[in-house]
Amino acid sequence: MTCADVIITYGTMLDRKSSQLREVLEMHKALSDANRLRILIALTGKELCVCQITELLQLAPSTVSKHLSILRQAHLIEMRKVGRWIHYRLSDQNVDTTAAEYIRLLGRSLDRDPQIKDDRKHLKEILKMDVDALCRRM
Amino acid sequence: MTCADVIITYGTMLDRKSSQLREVLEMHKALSDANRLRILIALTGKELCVCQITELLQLAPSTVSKHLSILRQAHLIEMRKVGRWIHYRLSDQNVDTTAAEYIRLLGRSLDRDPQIKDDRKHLKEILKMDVDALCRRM
DNA sequence: TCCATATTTCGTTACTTGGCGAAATATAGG
DNA sequence: CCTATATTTCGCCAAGTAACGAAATATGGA
Repeated sequence: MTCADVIITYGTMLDRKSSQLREVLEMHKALSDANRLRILIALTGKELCVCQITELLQLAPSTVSKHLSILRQAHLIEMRKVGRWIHYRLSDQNVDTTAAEYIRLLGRSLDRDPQIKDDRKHLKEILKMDVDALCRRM
Repeated sequence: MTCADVIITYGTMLDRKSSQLREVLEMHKALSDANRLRILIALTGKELCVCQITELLQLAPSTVSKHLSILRQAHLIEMRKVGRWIHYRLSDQNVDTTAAEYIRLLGRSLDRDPQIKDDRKHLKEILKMDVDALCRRM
């Protein structure tokens, strides 16, 4: 029961996208893929550009792009242009912390999952690398 | 923001089935189908037997059975034999209220969804009917 | 014991989804 | 205004999923 004390306001998360079964399902579906969860957990507390995420997941850029668009459609992440790159981050990281908080909780509770552990390590390396060089390799 | 004040402990829900990405995904997938959400919402605060659920959803018994087994596998519902019927209910309705609480919240936030509204009305009628007669028609 | 019946399992079919590579799009910077 | 390049869109294939009906599997009660 390591997280039993963690209490989050899931209400707002539901409110924003609720009153329509379709939208709730869209959110749940977005959370139902391993690679999309990996993306969300990687985005906890930081922004990443598409090529950094692509390097982390080791998938084709087109596949990563599709996943990002599904997460965007579900209002779980937001995008922002920075120079020649597009940065993604958890939705409303500052203002409305619900979705971001849920993901953070998820990440913590998956701390011992081998895949997630690997990702954390890999991500540290990626953040040390030059973004320019990283993108050029795609 | 009708539900903004509703705060739920999602942490325990994660704890019980966490530390494995696979199990978290299983839970999210179980929550990603409209008919399964309809079942969960119908079960809020009460037990129902399979034939009552089948009547509510208007699907083949075999299909309903499959949905129930997916929800069971995700630890979202529990079953219990009552006479010649099998009753289903939200997991840990009394003890650990997390999953049940999330579903309750979900139901409230979907209150105005036409499908969910219809279901509530239909369920009221079903509960008035004789279970024996209802099952015999399947 | 055996029958009636409530529920599940199995096999099939139609549809959805995740993956890739190729082509298209957009745009920062020379 | 080009060109290089970051990202997305498109078309395809393989794998997964929801639906059904038919058959199998309990099991309560006569």
